[in-house]
Amino acid sequence: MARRSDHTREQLREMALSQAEAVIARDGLDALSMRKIAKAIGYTVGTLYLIFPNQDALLLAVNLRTADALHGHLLDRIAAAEPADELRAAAMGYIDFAVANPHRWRLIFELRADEPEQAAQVQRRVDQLFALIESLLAARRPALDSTALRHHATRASLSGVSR
Amino acid sequence: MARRSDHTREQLREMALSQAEAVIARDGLDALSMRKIAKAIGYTVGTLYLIFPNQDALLLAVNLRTADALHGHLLDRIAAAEPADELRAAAMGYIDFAVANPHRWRLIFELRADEPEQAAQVQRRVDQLFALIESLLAARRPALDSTALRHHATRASLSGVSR
DNA sequence: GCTATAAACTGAACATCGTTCATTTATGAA
DNA sequence: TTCATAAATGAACGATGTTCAGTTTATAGC
Repeated sequence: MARRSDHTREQLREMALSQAEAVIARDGLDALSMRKIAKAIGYTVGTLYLIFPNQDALLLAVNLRTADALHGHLLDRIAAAEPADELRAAAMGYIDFAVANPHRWRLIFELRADEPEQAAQVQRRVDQLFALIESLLAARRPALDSTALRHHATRASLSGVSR
Repeated sequence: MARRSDHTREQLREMALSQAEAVIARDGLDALSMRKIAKAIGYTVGTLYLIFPNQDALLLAVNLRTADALHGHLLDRIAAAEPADELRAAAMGYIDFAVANPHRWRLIFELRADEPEQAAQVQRRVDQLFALIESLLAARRPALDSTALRHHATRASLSGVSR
């Protein structure tokens, strides 16, 4: 075994994603390039391809982080709300996250995950978000206790998310 | 004045847009390039730039045609429906147009119109679609006769369109 | 300490892209 | 026929994603 760099693979990955996010957040997706990311983290293009198979995989990773950030944001908003206002707080949190992060938000809809494994990772985030809303709905509307029904109600009211 | 080609500017424009639509419909936006369009219509890249200032302008024109096609599609569906079912027919028409033309449909959300004049052209189509739904709503719910109220109801029920 | 090995990293090369513009070609007018 | 001008070309530019032969470096075994 031989190491050369000051950074592990995982650190490199983190640095690359972090820089990519920064560029996208500031100047949008069109301003991003593999070379720019590489330079920003002090490496060369080739190195990026030791970590990500291609640019789409990197962008997908950015999207997963965005989804996780949204989830965390919603949890914070819900925790800060009165019980009666949790659903509203979640809805508002959803909207103002999108407004506060327009470029990263757009990327979610611009990028399609073709690889099955990637699609599964995306699906996991979507399910997580749905589950969050479902739990709020269940608390407010015990009548919807039938799981299937609640499932449908949630998806109907948030159908925009999956578009 | 001197002419060289077999085609007028307007014909060239029509041919270019038509080929662009075909490529996008078949293989998606990523498969499209200015050179490919040019070759498909029997001209060179340079000629395209005599007609469109840049690729975005061409894609915007494609979007306008897609919007017009959707509008026509909705009119057909509404005309074929019983009066009591017009609203439902419009909703279904909206959905199955998107399903039947996935690539062209996606392009509508992927492309943003920055130039004021382009944005205005887009806005005209959006208004046209809203007006169509509003007319159906007005027929079914005369109680919403107050223009402002109907306006809001329409936009609320179709808010996904403008996203 | 020395050397062989394998991982880490580089960066030139390739094909393709959008865009520009000097040059060439065809045509209507004189 | 000649000339002016519109129409059309296509080479050139800079930038992109991606590849991979080659170089550098840390370590394991001696």
